[in-house]
Amino acid sequence: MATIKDVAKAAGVSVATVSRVINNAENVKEETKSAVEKAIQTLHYSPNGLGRNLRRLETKRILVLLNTISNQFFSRVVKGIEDKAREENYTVMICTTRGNRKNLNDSIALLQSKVVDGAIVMTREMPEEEFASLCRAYPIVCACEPWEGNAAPRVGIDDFTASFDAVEFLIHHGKEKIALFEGGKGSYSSYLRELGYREALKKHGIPIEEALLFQEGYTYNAGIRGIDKLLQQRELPQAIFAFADSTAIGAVKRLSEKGISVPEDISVMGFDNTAVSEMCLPSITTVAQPQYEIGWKAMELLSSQLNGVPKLKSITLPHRLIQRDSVK
Amino acid sequence: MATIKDVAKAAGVSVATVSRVINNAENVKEETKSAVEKAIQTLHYSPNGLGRNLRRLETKRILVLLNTISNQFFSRVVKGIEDKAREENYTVMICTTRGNRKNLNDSIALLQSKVVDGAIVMTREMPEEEFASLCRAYPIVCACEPWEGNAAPRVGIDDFTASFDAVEFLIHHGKEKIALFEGGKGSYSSYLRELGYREALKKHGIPIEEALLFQEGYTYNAGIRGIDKLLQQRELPQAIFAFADSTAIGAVKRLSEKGISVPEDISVMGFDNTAVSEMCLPSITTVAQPQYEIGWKAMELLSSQLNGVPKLKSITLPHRLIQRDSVK
DNA sequence: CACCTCCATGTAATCGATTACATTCCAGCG
DNA sequence: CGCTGGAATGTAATCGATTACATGGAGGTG
Repeated sequence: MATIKDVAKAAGVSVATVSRVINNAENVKEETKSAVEKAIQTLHYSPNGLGRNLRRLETKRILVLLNTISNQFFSRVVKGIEDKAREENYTVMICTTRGNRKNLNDSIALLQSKVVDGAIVMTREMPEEEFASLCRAYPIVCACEPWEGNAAPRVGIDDFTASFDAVEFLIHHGKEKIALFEGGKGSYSSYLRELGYREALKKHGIPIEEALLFQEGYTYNAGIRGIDKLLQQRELPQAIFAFADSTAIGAVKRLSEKGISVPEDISVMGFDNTAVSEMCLPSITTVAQPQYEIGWKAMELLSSQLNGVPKLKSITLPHRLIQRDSVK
Repeated sequence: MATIKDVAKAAGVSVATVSRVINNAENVKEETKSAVEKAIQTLHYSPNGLGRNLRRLETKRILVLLNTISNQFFSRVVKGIEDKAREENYTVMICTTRGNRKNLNDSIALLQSKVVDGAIVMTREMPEEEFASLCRAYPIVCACEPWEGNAAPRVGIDDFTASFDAVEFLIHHGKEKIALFEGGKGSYSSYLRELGYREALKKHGIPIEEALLFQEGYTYNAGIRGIDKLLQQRELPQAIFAFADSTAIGAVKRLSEKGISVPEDISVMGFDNTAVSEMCLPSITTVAQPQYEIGWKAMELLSSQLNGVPKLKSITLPHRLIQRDSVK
């Protein structure tokens, strides 16, 4: 592999000049410049990024931390991040934790070892306090998933209000007995949405039945399991509000297997407005999050943090109800 | 940020000793070792990866190159890659091209600038010849998507035979007029599958109608578009064979909107056996690929290539037909 | 006691770039 | 002709680690 020295020798100049040509600095004679370029060509030289990064103490690379990439929702957020990152000349490196603490540590090591300049975190697999100290040490922005404190700026929707609005929508459609398929105990977004649910019921004087709250997670299978548990109760609710579209779809699927049809026998509401919510039959009424914008804004925040802008505020973006066929 | 020098100073030893402790070399007195460890603790020191990588001329990082992460199929392949990579102490860096040549170049730059040790490529957005020369210069393994030559080892299924088997399956179910929703002109896998289709029809003496071949791509919307085009013809085929599950699902959706029901009026067959193929209604009969294993094997190949094993052979893994409800 | 061995540790070169500072060269001017 | 200034280029320090080689000291042996 050719290095800058080889190029310098081949072109009969010093390494400094080669470097100047590579980074197209001014003050290089046209003649020498082309001589260097020719040497680069013939040697198939490409600057070593490690040397450059070390010298500059910066990599122009950022980390996106996800639980899994198999989630349609995140894929769109990532697209927003990538587009903005490209604009700012950053390379995006996606790493997944798979809910595994060890994997998470490996990813955090990328920050500590300066292999990336900063990170956008969309998962939540460590204690609050530990995360806070990480945020003090490195440029970090959260997207979607909120945290109790505000150690890092966060970009996302107002989960409480989004849920409140959705539940009120169901109530306006005559539903009073509404089951909740939540995201699991670990998720703060899920917790906030539950609060929104409680508030909406309270406002309309509807008593809360704790037996209707299920903590199965944000997955398709969570919907299956939720229905199986629900069917053990003596009476079916009028509606199910699932905190993820895929959970809603799992529920619809299981219900149909049991001969219960949506929305005739029961209404189902999803969350996220992922592509599948439109693809399936019936299509899912859902709460849309501006995924692409969340990603874009998160990257924008991270980028200005990396450029030395001090303390940044979190950004709340608007949610939106999308009416489709699964609620009647 | 503390460096190795700071730690050395704080512990009253040389940088060499600190390095030895970090990399837990033998021949360090227990006493000095703990002194160094204490200094590391108090200074919150973490070794700079750039310095280390530069010195070692290796990063223990590999690149996974995808078109988009929003594809369920790849997500499972990536899981296989990640698990094997972890076993071999590599970090996986996912980058997406979004079908964009500039993005692809940015990713290739990661190889050239030695920011990653090697790459697993699952997309195909450059001319054959260019790719071949890239493979000569860097450790690269292909997964899933095949290339004409064999510049790099490839792990995947036998697309020709898989398609042949699927078509024969349809023929055995009495279908003769079978439309093909293909992956697009750029895709070699799609090309091979078309050949398999032609061969199967030929074997059973069924004439090929070129008007039944549609090149719309591997997406959901491709299924929608395909049906719209198909409905302009005067007669509906007996079956549709889509080269991706999402395309099959798009087709089913559009058909149902037009009042045509699957599988009663027309059968639909998918490809990949992604999670959605089981989730939707009706569930999709499909050709399963061993996605996780493909990823695992690809990483295994790359890893041994990185460890100096010279020329490696491609690996073909078995496909499998999964019967569900969309074919009758 | 002189010498050898081996363990623990230190010194300094090295990886491949960038860049502050030094140097060279030439044109322009009085 | 000699001086000045600025453009073009070179020299060498630097980024933060690893590691070959050097060194010093303790312990063993004849």
